[in-house]
Amino acid sequence: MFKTEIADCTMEWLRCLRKNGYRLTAPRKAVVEIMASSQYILTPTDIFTLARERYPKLGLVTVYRTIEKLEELGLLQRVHRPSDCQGFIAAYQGHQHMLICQKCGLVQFFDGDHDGINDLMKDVETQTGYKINEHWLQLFGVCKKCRQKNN
Amino acid sequence: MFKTEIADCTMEWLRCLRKNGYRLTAPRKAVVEIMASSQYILTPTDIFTLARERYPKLGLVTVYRTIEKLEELGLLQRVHRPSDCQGFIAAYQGHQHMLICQKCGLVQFFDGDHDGINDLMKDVETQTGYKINEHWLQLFGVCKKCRQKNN
DNA sequence: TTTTATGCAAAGTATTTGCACGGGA
DNA sequence: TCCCGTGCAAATACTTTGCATAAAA
Repeated sequence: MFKTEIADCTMEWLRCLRKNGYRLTAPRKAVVEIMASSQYILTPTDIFTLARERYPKLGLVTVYRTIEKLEELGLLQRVHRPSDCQGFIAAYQGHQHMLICQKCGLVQFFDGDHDGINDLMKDVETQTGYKINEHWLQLFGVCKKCRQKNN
Repeated sequence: MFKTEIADCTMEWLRCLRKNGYRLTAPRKAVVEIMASSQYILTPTDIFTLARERYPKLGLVTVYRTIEKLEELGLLQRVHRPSDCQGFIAAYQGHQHMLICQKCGLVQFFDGDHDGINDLMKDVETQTGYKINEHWLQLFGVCKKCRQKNN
């Protein structure tokens, strides 16, 4: 049920970009290197700052444009949180949901094809007459490490 | 499990504002009248346009400021959707979740204290070591009316 | 060599803030 | 009357677009 391995998919992402007709440029590589290995939700500005350490000439606009492409290819997904919705994180295969640490921002994925959810959706369909096409489930909490650290 | 009644909470909201030390002004009333009875997700601009029909001198800034207060008082909640997160809708008592029609935007509420969800959260807590504090569950689909109308 | 990608600057959106005036209580 | 609330204008953020240059293939 859980994806705990921290795979660095940089090579895979670069291959995917090339396969889809995109050129492999230094700025793109810098952004991909950051995002393909991060377990944290990053905003375009965060990405810009981090990727600049690898490629100082990088412009913020290129970050936006690269995010757009990676999202199109299903490699990156936008994350919605109560306070902001500009965060991005690597998208995992299949139907995945997130558990987000409210202290450190660490993200853990779990899949949503749990019987409970399916039962709930069936109930809701029957009772409302809606045809349900999509569901969003996101959990917020405090991770193991943060719980041990303080209070 | 479902809240199907379409209660117009205008009076209740106005009472709540006054109880919390806010003045009952014409612009605020116009915004409250729109939001307290809407079953649809509205953006600040939508609210502005609609409330202007009732109070033409209304400024967009006042809409933002009123939304802020209503949100603070727990009367209004922000709704996140794949494409945008600037929508608002009346917040219902207790732990509520939304089922949103992808065609017409009609929103139906249901409560999330379903056994399935609780079981899932317990599983996730055990397996990850996280302490879960909050969950977001939102369903997207097509409502009865829209399904009957076209295709 | 050809064509895509980049970075800068400028233009759009969305939202917030400063401030003098107006209207609720 | 007193003070909060309002609308305007300006400021701030965030994101997208136009365009000449740079670099991938």
